[in-house]
Amino acid sequence: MGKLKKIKVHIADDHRVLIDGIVAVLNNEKDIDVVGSSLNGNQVLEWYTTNTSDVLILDINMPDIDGIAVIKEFNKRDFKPKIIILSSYDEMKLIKEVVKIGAKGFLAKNCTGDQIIEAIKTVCAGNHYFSESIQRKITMSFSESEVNENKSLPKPLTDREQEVLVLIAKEYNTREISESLFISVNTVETHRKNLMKKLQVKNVVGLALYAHKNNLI
Amino acid sequence: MGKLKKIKVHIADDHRVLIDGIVAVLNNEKDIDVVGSSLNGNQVLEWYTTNTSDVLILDINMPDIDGIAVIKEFNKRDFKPKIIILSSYDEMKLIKEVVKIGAKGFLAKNCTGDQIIEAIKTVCAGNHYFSESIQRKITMSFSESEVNENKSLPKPLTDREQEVLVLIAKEYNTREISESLFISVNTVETHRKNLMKKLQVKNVVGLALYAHKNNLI
DNA sequence: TTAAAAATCACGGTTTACCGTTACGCATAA
DNA sequence: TTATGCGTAACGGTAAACCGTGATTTTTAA
Repeated sequence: MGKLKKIKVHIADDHRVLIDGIVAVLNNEKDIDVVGSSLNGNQVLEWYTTNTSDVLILDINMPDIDGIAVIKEFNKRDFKPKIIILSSYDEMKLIKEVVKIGAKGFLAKNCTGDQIIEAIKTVCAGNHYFSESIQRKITMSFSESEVNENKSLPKPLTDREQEVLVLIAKEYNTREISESLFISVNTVETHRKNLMKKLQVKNVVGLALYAHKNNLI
Repeated sequence: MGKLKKIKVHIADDHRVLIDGIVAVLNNEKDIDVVGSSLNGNQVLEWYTTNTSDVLILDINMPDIDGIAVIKEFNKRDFKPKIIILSSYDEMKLIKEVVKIGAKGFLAKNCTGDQIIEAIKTVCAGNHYFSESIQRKITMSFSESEVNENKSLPKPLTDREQEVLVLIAKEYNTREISESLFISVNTVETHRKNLMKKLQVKNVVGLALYAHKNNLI
């Protein structure tokens, strides 16, 4: 023993029991050492100001700063660990973005303990790691985006549209929105109309759900 | 050793890594034995047709049959283990219902491994177990409901109301809902009205968000 | 069996959402 | 310079949501 340096891992997830669990799983691995953990995004960033690790296992949904924002913040810094995203089912649509901004691995939360270990060793060796189910999703989403460049292309929302969208999702009606933003009712209706067209939804319900799913509220 | 019978535990959660984690945590406990696990509600019910355990750690959100429904099903059967609910933040409003239908414990997913062990031993001894944060929620909701019997008490939704709610959250309008459920438009409007009153929201946006936050869609 | 809860429906009235279309000033990129 | 995108605004019409109230039947639980 003691021949190789152990892989240092930091775990960030707002569910402590999950952290404890992963720690317990990794404790059986001689090559891996859990050197820290965080319950939210701020803790992660703070921890890395005075510490380092080889690998960061990162949850996407966290109370304050979400996983995506954490990665983006790392990208501005000198030091960035190899990042493995730990996600639940419904966040899989984020795979692309997450890979694009620099995550090295992606694990669904329904993975096994062994897969975590494998993922850690893989990314630490400089490779990418994606669980099977994820890999399927990726190839699917790629083929989709090639076939369907125009339809499913999400025209980006303008700043103003986002503001209106958020207020709609806060159960504001048109008049209330117009008063909040100091614009006319007609303008708000135009924005709402354009939002529905861009996001391809039938009514405010669709808008609200979009806002919620995309963490705009 | 070997003086006492070990406590047999079954764990049900759709995130396998969480199961693996809890198993790893519990493996350090000599008095506790994890005898089975399930990734969804159906697996739980099936497992218990041919097996038993002292304690069942049960997630609320599962793909097919949710935790609530699992408990209700147990209530119709001969055998029921002591049930500890494992929930995330936003499901805490379900505490009351869950306790009423017979859960013995309630753990937030941000609890520690030690708390899980404590919870298992407590409910196994015939007592109830609630983590601190949960206990606060309970006392809060009780005091609220005493002061304010009509306003903040979350009256449970009826089956029909849930059906309507789901369709609203799928961007159906009233006519479409009435045709889907083979009832009159007036009835749908009544249900929607009652939903808004019960959930204390201003419009369909609030309903849709409630549905989404509670994984009804 | 009896009371309570749930599901059904009606109706008139008010407000809001939704739709299509047009248009103007402004900034910025081709 | 011209085209494009954005934010703003208007208008007339239709559809749908929202509100209050009351009432009947069916189902469920005490």
